[in-house]
Parts: sequence; structure tokens; C-alpha cells
Amino acid sequence: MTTKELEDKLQARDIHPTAMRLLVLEYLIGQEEAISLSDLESHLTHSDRTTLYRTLKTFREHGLVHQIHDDSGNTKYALCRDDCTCSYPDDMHVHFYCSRCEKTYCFPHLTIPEMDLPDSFEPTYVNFVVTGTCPSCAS
Amino acid sequence: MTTKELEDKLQARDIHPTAMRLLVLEYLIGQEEAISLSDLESHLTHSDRTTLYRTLKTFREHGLVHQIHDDSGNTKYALCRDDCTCSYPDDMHVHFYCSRCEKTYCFPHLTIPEMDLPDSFEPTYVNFVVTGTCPSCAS
DNA sequence: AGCAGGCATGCAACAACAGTGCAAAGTTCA
DNA sequence: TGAACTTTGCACTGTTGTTGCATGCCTGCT
Repeated sequence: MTTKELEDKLQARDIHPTAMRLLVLEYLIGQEEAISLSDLESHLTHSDRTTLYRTLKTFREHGLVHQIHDDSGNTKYALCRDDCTCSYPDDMHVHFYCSRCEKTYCFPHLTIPEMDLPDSFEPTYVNFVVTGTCPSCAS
Repeated sequence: MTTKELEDKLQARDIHPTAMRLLVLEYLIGQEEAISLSDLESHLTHSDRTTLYRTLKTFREHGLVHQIHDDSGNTKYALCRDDCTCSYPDDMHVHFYCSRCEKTYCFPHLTIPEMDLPDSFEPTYVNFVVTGTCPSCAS
């Protein structure tokens, strides 16, 4: 993906494109799985942890990435699709956490069924993570 | 609930009943919501954090409590029902996390629908947390 | 009763992660 | 060029999860 395309992707979400943010976005696009802050940190070794943290925070606030809380206990991040609004029940999908390799996968095609919550519980977001063994670890 | 009944509850799960464990169990039974280690710690002020941590760990390993990872990022615990085996898809239910008061509720009556995972992804457990606003915070 | 072994508890310490404050550097725009 | 604002980097803090080790308690055997 060209720099121009990356810039457009940021601007579509009203995020001011900077060198740092382009690098982070490029890394996110290249990932199959959801990544943690540490993953990002060990990939972009010359950048500061705080900056990466704040970059992800900005991305999240502008709906470019979503957060996942899996059984590992720490936060992971994954790119949203272009038209995603990150709202329940339309734009939410299932995630899979492999307890062996500790990777977290997005399953965008598996949308989350609407649940019949008790009265006055107003949903805005859903964290749905199936834990188990992924194909690479099953063998 | 009498001490005897609490002891029985522990023994039914093959957990050696001690004073500490009875106190923790009693507290868990009295809670509407899932609790964090810190909650427990601030209730049982005279006990050590490590002991409480290991008590919850023991309870979890014996299927007496289950863990929930909500949007707050930290682990919460809640009692399982007597016949619960904590396995997907039968014994798993939906949780609700209120982003205002940060409480996490169990909805044992809302079981989790079986998802049609891609080939070779083997599920064992599910973490399903709906985030939003609870009745007390909605008004 | 006395003792040995095993489990539970408490203390200390550590690593990882999340988050904040502040100052320096970079960018934008007049 | 310079002022205002944004972004980045550094230093530091607090919390949580976790482990190691020493002590204490309970149990069962002699």
C-alpha cells in the first residue's frame, strides 16, 4: 500500500497523518492477528512506548482500530473495516484467542447475535472472545 | 448461609475448607456483581493480597468461580452455579459491563449461542461481555 | 503426646502494563 | 519569522498479576 493510500485512510477518519502514525497503520495492515502494545513496541524499536500507546489511543478514538480483551488479560488492537462504526449490534464481530500461542484472531464475518438483555441495560459495545486452540497449534 | 453449608459447597468442588476460603466464598455469595481482586482485598482488609489471589486461583481451578475480562481491562471473578462445568457452549453466559460505574453483572439465563467457527479452531471457553450503561447509571 | 510431612498463609519482591506530566521538537498558518 | 498548536520522547507513578521463600497450622502416624 502506498504512502498516499495510508494517508487517505487516516484522513478518512479525521486523523492527522504523521510519520509515526503511518508506520503504525502500515504495521497494523500487515498483521493477520490483533496486536498488543508490546508487539508494536518490539516491531518499531526506535519509537517510544508512550507515543505508540497514544497513537493507538487516537486510532481507537477515531474508530480506526478496535480493542479486544482476551484471556491473556492485556489489551489487543485490530484494524476496523473502512465502514465500521464499532457499535453494537451491527459492527461487532467474534474474536478467537488461542491459549497456546496466545494469538488473537478477528473473524469479521462472524457477527454477534443481538442478545435480549434485561430491561434498562443499554448496550453500546461488545467484547466476544472465544478461547481455544487455533489450527497451527492443534497439530 | 451457615458455615456448614459453605463448607459443603467447597467440598463439593474438592476444595479443602479453611477459614480464609470460607470468608472469600461468603463474600462472593453475597455479591450481585463479579468482583475484582482489589474489591476482595478492600473487603477483607486483614488478609494478604497474595492469599486472596491464590484463593481465587484455587476456586477457579476447581470450577467454583469463573473469570471475566471486561473493558476495564482487569480480571473479575464470579461464582459458578452448582452444576456448572465452565465449558463452551453449554455452561457459558453473557456478562454486562457498565462503563460508568464499572460494575460487571452476570446474566446466567443468557446462554451463548454456538458460533460457526472456521475449520480447526477448537473452542473451549468463551468471554462474552456487553458494555454499556446499567439501570442505576442510566437515570 | 510428640513428631514429620504437607498444605495454607503472609511477606517481600518483581515484571508488565496502563497512564500522566512536562518539556522539547515539529508543523501550520498568518 | 514568529505564535499557536500538535505530536513526540522522557521520566516517573500506580496497579495488577505473579512467584519464591519462610513460617505457621493441621493431619496422621507412632
